Amino acid sequence: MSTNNQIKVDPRIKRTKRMFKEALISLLEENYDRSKLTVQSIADRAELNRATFYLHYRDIEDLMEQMINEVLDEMYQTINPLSQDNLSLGKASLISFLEHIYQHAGLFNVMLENKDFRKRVFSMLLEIVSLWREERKVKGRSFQVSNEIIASSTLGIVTWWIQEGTPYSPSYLANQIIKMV
Amino acid sequence: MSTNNQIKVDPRIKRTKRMFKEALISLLEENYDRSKLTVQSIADRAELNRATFYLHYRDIEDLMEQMINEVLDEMYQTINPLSQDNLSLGKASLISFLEHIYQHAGLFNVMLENKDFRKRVFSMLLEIVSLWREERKVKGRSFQVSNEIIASSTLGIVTWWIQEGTPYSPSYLANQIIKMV
DNA sequence: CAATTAATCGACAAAGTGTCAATTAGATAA
DNA sequence: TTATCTAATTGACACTTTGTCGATTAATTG
Repeated sequence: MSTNNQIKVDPRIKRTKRMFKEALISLLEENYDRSKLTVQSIADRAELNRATFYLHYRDIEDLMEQMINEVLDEMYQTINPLSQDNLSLGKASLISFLEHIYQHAGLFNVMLENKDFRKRVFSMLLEIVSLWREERKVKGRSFQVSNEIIASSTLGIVTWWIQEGTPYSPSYLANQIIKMV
Repeated sequence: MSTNNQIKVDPRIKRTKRMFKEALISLLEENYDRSKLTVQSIADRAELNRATFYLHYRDIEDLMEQMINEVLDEMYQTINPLSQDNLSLGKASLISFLEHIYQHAGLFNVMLENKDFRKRVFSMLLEIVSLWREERKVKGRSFQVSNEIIASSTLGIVTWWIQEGTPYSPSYLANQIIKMV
C-alpha cells in the first residue's frame, strides 16, 4: 500500500519530493490565494524547476493525493491498537489519534479541507468507535445512537478543534468526546 | 445584507444570473472534474456567452460566494426562532434547520465542501445550541461540555448525513442529536 | 573513473483568463 | 408603437498557465 518498500530510492528523488511537499504545505498554511496556487508558484517556493515537478507529479491534485496517502499511512500506524495493550483499546486509540493530529496541527488543518482526506479519517474514527463500543458492550443496550453518528460527530469536533488552534489538550478532548457518548 | 431590496431588477439580469447559478450547481452535482471547471464550461452549460459571465461575476469564486450568501440568507429566515412559538425553541429550530437542508440536499452536499460555508453554518448551529441549552438551563449543571463541542459535532453529523444521501428523516436525526447531548 | 539517471533549461502549442469596442436584441416608459 | 436604455453577444486582444520536448548539466553509484 505504501511507497518505499525496501527498494533503495535515489536520494535526489527523496529530496526533491520532500521539497515539493514542504513547499505546498507552506503555501497552504499561509493561506496563499488558491487561485494563484500554480505549479510555478510551488516550484518557486521549493526552489526547483517547474519541469522537475512534472517528473514526479501529474498535477497539483496528484501531489496533494500522495501527501494525503503518506499522512494517513503514518497516522494509521500510530493508532493501531495492536501497539497498545491493557486498558481500554478504544480510548487509547482515540487519544493516540488526537495526539498525532495535535503534533501535526498545521498540516491537518489544511488537509481536512480535502473531501477524500475527510472520508478516510472518518473511516478510521469509525473503527475506533466500533472498537470502543464493542468493549463497553453498549451493544447490549441496543445502540441507541449509531456508530456512524458518533464517528461523524467526532470528526466535526476534531475539525473545529484544529481550526480553532487546538484550544484543549488531546486527552481533555478525548474525555469530552467520550463523555458525550 | 441581501441583494434585491425592493429596487426593480432587470428581468434579463435575473434570468442570466439564475442560469449561471443553475449551471454551476448542475456541474458540481455531477462531480464534474474540478480541474476542468472553467468559466467557459459554466457558460456552455448555462447556454450563455463567456463574456456575459464577467458582466456579473469577478470569477468562479465570486459566483460561488454569491450563491452561498443567498442560500444562507434563506436558511437563516427558515430557522429564525421568532417564527416558532410555544414548545422548545431550540428543538424546533434544529428541526427546521434539518428540514431545510433535507429539501436542498444536493445543493448542501456541494456547498458543505466550502470552508466559508461551513463556518457560517457552524455559527447558526452555535446559536441554535445556545438557545436550546439556555432553555434547558443546562447552565446550572455547569456546562459539562461546551456549546462549541455540541455545535461542531452536530455539523459533523449533518455533513455525514448529507453525504450518505440523508438516510434518516430530519426529525429522527434531530432526536438522535438531542439524545446525544 | 565510467555509467546511469535526476534536474535544469529554453522552447512550444494549447487552453484559460480578463478585458474591450462594436453590434444585436430585449425591456421600459412616453 | 416608437424611442430610449441597457443587457447580451461577438470576435479579438495580450497575458498566464499547462503539459511536454530534446538537449544539457550535475549528482549518485559501482
